[in-house]
Amino acid sequence: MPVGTQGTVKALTPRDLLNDIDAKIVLANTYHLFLRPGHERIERFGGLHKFMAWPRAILTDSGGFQVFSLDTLRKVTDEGVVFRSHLNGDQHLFTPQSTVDIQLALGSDIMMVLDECLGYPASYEATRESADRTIRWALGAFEHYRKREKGFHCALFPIIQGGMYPELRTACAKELLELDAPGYAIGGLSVGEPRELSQEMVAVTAPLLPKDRPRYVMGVGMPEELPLYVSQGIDMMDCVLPTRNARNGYLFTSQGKVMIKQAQYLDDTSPLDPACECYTCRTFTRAYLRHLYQAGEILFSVLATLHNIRYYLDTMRRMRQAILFGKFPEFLKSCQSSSLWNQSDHLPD
RNA sequence: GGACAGGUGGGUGAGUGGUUAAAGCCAACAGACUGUAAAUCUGUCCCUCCUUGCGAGGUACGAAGGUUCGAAUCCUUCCCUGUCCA
Repeated sequence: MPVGTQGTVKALTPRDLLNDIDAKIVLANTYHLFLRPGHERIERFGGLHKFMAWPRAILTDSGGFQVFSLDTLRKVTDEGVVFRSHLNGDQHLFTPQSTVDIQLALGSDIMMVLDECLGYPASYEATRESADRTIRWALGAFEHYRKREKGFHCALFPIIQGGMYPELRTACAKELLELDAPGYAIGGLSVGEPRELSQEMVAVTAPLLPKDRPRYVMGVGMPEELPLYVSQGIDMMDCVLPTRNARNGYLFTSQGKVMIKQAQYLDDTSPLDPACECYTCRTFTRAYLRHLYQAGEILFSVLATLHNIRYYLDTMRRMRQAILFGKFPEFLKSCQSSSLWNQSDHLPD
């Protein structure tokens, strides 16, 4: 899922997302849209889909990630989270119930329960306490949601927490399974821990979740990690890497990473990724992309984001095809044998 | 010909006697980024050497001399640039 926190996937129009990228769903953020422009205003406009002119699905994150990313601006209590707005300092209380209400107002298709996304490292005790709170919040959110869901066509996903402790993950999952939710998320990853740990936590948690419902790992990952997660039964992922890195000149290609500002691309007349069929790769040279980046041109962000998102979604589509044709094991094997997919740092030049 | 103003590292531009190999910005080069406070942030950016250290030498603020314990900073001469006046 491309991340569109503020009701826009940065640098892309919905038309790009639809036509060139064929994204089926994008992610938006409750905390950010609540603060600006305000969920009630969006509701008056007929919901977020209309407001941002996006006809397909929207998943809204609850603001749980902001508990982590804005940790200096918030206070967690049993009742919920008090945020001091990063925009103007106003205080706002987010509760499991209020975040459901906000997401209903936005017209979200998949809502996320408010959770506490803990940083890394965290002690066992702190993690247990935090996970318990997340469970209580999930129960509260679901109770509220079931009272209100009639008339809405939306799903609410709980989020498994438990930090880097397998037994806490397991316990949390077990509790949340009671909710019989339409889908489950694994949260609290990509918060500073080594990659192997995130992968291990997914490996521990994913098998506990119902196979007939979407399983969603929040906030991952690098392209080479996607097949790994899919192989563990993960159906959904979101990550800012393709969009943010695009704007910062880090492009993902079938030949490895391309840091477009490097001098080696000054006179490079080849396409960014010869194996990619996106508009950027079909149309422009690396030299031109580098020029746009160095010149600080807006078009760079557009073309780079277009490509990176397309690269991620193409990766997912290839896996989907492989699964449909019963060839996923072979696909996985080819990923593992390709040097590209061997963990990070040793990508070819 | 005259009067002012000025010449600083790749570019701009601070610095007007010592903690200045010389601020800041830009450019260049490298890196980071994982449910987005990010079109952001970090590092390097004169040369040589090593025991790689808030290390040791060398060279450097138009040029050449001079004053001083010490000069990018003060003095002299010359060269060059800009503006204005003839």
